Amino acid sequence: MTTPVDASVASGNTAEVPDETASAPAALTGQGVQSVDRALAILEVLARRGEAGVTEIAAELDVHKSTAFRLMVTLEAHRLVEQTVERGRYRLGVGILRLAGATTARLDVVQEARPIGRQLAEATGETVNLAVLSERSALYLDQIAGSSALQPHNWVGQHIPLHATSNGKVLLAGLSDTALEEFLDSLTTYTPHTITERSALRAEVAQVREQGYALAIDELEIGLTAIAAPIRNTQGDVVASISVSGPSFRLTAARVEEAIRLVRDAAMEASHRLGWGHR
Amino acid sequence: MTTPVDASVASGNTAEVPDETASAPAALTGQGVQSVDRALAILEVLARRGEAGVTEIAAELDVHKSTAFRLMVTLEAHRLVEQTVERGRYRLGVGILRLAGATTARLDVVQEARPIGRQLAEATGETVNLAVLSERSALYLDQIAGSSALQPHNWVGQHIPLHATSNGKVLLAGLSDTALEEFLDSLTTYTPHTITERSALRAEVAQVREQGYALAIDELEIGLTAIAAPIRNTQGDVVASISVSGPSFRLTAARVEEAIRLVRDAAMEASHRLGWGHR
DNA sequence: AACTTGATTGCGCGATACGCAACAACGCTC
DNA sequence: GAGCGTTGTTGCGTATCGCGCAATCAAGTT
Repeated sequence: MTTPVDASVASGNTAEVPDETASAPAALTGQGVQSVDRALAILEVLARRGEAGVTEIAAELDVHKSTAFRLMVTLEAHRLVEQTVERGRYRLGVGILRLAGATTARLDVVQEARPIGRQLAEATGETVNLAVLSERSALYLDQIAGSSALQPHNWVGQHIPLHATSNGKVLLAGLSDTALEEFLDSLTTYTPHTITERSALRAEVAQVREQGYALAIDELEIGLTAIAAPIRNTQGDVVASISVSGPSFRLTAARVEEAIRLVRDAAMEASHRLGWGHR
Repeated sequence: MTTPVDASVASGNTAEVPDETASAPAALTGQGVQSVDRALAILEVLARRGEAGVTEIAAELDVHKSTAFRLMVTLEAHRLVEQTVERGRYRLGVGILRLAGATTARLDVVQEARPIGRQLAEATGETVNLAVLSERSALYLDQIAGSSALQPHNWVGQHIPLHATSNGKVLLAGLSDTALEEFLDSLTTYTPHTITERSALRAEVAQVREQGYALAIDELEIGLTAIAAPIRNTQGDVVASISVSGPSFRLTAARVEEAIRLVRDAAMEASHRLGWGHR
């Protein structure tokens, strides 16, 4: 009775989990090893509440106090939780941070973004690029060619002006206002559509922040259209930008609309893999 | 190459912290709920190795493959681990990062210091770190990347030696003399500039107390310069240390002078927000 | 001091997690 | 390509181990 168990254990599909935990009352997965599942649920409860007592947690997980307590002791032995005072409430401990250090050590924007970029390239049929801010321009780190025969030239390793590309505008939008000002010098004109007025660029950046993506049509090169969205790290900082680009004649208004959705989803997914997305 | 950061600290934290789990075959605590204890041991193994297979882990914990596997499945359901490919090896997952975010969120030091750190990073253009004393080393809680492009090595969650870093020396300076003595063991040499003599370190700590900031040039890593200052709470205790660090070639004598002023101001501001200095 | 709330701890039962062994995908070598 | 070794994955039966119960201790609160 205490356990709404299921005999079927461990089906290999981690496919779903649409909104994960959400604000649902219990955080139990009900999958795998029961006690471990409960222990991990405790961590999630603590993450949500910040601090909680044994009784409180027992109620949330719908288990007996003593059960919750023993799980707590085990978690505490590994320093994943700690109690505020002897015989007091519990909260997350420094052990978590140690684990997190090991996790971030392997987190690399390129590594995480590549498979996502591949899917994006497949879905749109256009070329996907990944860029970061470097010095005073956009540095292209990776590129996945689209399916079309018309191959773009390889931007990887190139420094590209920030004000004339979708990626650049996304990266600018991730800066603070004061930092942004430093980048508003020397707005070179590339085409008649290039944004060269500082005030116009400020407005454009504001709009990018607002809508969460950037568009660049014929701004760097006539006939080149690009859509970009920001990739964020744990702290919410914009660490990179991912874009879809192709010839303007192929990227019609309707296809651009679709691309916007796909690019934003891809960027969101990449951000999640880098740990972004608590609330 | 923005940060000629070191790899030795990144990979192996077995440098010091002699006891605790040690290099013993098993990382098991042997306390509390068995299955949970084992599951958490798995996390620690993964943190140490970065990546491991089921069989490998089973051997390390001295349990059967199937046992290890089921624990894995449970951990995976909570996104604390993930596998590289379908039917592949395992590594730590993003769930850890989410928990870590919640861990630091409850520490008001981080809450108060982050906006200040952000300004500091902007003013200096270098990377800002926030550290506290944990165990017998400096635990890095937060990091704000400088304006230079590539994200420097992420120290968050890492334990860093106290005697070879500016943050560490600030934290040591915050200890009482008696408490300080306990930390003067095993002064590992990292570079020719590392302070390894106990008497020299005592003198250095005294100087840090005197001048209210610490400097570390090439002491942990050749080419790495850092400046740190103490953050105090209401009672005047040193609760954390905030630092600016960057490549030595960029941090010239003049810029270090300026950084010292900025770091001290930032630390002072953070201290005030934590209630220090209310007469 | 009685009362309330909440963290800890023996105890005994039975659900549950474990080890075993077989299975299924690989990646080798020959 | 067949054979073989390795490694992740899954049914099954049993004994272990975790759980719920209830008692106990330690603080506040009235």
